[in-house]
Amino acid sequence: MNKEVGITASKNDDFSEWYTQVVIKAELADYAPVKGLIVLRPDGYSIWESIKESLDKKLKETGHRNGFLPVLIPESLLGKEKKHFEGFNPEVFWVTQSGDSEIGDRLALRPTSETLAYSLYSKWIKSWRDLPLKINFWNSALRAEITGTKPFLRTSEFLWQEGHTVHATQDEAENEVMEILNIYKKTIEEELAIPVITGKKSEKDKFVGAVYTTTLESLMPDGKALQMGTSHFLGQNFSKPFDVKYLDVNNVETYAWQASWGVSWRLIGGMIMVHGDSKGLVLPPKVSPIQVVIIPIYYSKEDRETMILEANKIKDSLASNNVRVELDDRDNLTPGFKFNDWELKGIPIRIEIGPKDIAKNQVVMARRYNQTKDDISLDKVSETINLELENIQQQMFVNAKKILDERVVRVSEYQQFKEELKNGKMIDCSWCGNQTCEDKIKEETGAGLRVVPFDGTQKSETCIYCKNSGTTNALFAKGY
RNA sequence: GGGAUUGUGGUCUAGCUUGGUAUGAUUCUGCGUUUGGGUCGCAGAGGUCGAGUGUUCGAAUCACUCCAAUCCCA
Repeated sequence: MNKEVGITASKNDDFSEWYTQVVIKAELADYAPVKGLIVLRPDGYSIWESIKESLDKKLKETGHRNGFLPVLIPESLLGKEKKHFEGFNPEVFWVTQSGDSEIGDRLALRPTSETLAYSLYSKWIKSWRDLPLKINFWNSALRAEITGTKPFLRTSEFLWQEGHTVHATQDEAENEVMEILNIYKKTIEEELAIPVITGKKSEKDKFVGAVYTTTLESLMPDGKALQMGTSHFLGQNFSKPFDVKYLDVNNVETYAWQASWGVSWRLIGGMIMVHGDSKGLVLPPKVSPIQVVIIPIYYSKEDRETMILEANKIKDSLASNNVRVELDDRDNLTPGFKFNDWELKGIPIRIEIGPKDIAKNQVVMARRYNQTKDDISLDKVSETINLELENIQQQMFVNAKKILDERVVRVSEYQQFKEELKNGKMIDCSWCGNQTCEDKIKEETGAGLRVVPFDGTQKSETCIYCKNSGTTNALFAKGY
């Protein structure tokens, strides 16, 4: 066996290296010639398309429509909300020239589109009848990442969607924030099979310019938390500087209430880390570009013809049941090579069909996620596979959820906090709500406050750090 | 932001100290062989050594600058 071909890093011992190898060798992405930028290859893009399709459907069902915004934003506009600008400024790419001439008001490559969208919204919204306005944008955003770049997790340009909605009342805007958070949760858990914890970000980590930020946090196998998406309540923080106002039913000019929200291709990074193993990628069936691969096995020309014929029958029957199926009829490769090849790429189900199987009117079905094999009857391939794809999808989530539950531990002593953190745990503890404690903990342990969970048990304990009475539950972990 | 390491056919790699236009494997193409866990043989294709500048008769090799990647720590 040629060891150079597959994944050579151990997921347990060398997680970071393992991750990079999986992304590159499974052909999801490759590096671009510019620092921090990656290129999506068809298998990687296909996963993004699946996420997009599922999310887009849910957004449209809840009354959102898609639009498109340009990539350049003039500095004068980007700087209109001060805090927002200061937050993003350090990582903004600027266009300062067109050809040889200098541009007076330099142009930012959008780090996010609030400012641009809202300056337009102020033109579009006149009356309470124009509300709510719920527009989503599928695009990319650019934020200069100088150090520690990693495919899908930290790149200077990333694919995402950003939704920007405008509402007549605070209640309505806050409902929007939660509705979106739930849509995200459903998508991430049901499509990507990644369990998440929802809640609020602390003041320190909220979106710059927002009133508050809600988040979906997941925990990676190396003990670091990954923010999978955010949904922000903007209050009137943007509607005032951008003049997003309307005449209400009583003919009173009123500032609108706003929400914004987004998920990025970072979801793909999380999926790789949560499900992948020593052989490479493991894909949940719902987002896998190919769900079933058929590998014919034969010893002679005659066998080959028979197997290809039978394999094609299976392929057609699966395809007519909307299964994404491929027949690997490459003649120059042995079955063993193909097994490894498709396992690296994470294809959920492999079907092996050879003379022995035909004789017994069966095929062999191998599952990627738990490395098990079963014989299945040739007469029932289609229904068996359909059930199995469902089952794998669910089981992958159940397994990941179990791991997450085991790795979130409740502690009441700071010493315990530090020990469990070293064990790769996410820490659930009481917190007084003071940023001083949050900062001190970060400084001393490296763990940040990831989320104040919505369903946190309100235990009347004292703050893990200052020992004053704890007002809330918080989850701490190191982060990406 | 700090540190360490690295860049040679598509991929992995030898050569670099002691300058003289590049080693091996794999991949790829063709033919044959083989095929239930990374077959084997023969023939062929493929690089100017990350980019640039300098030193030199001559640079993958020496010097400087830049670009990019990996890992670790804030």
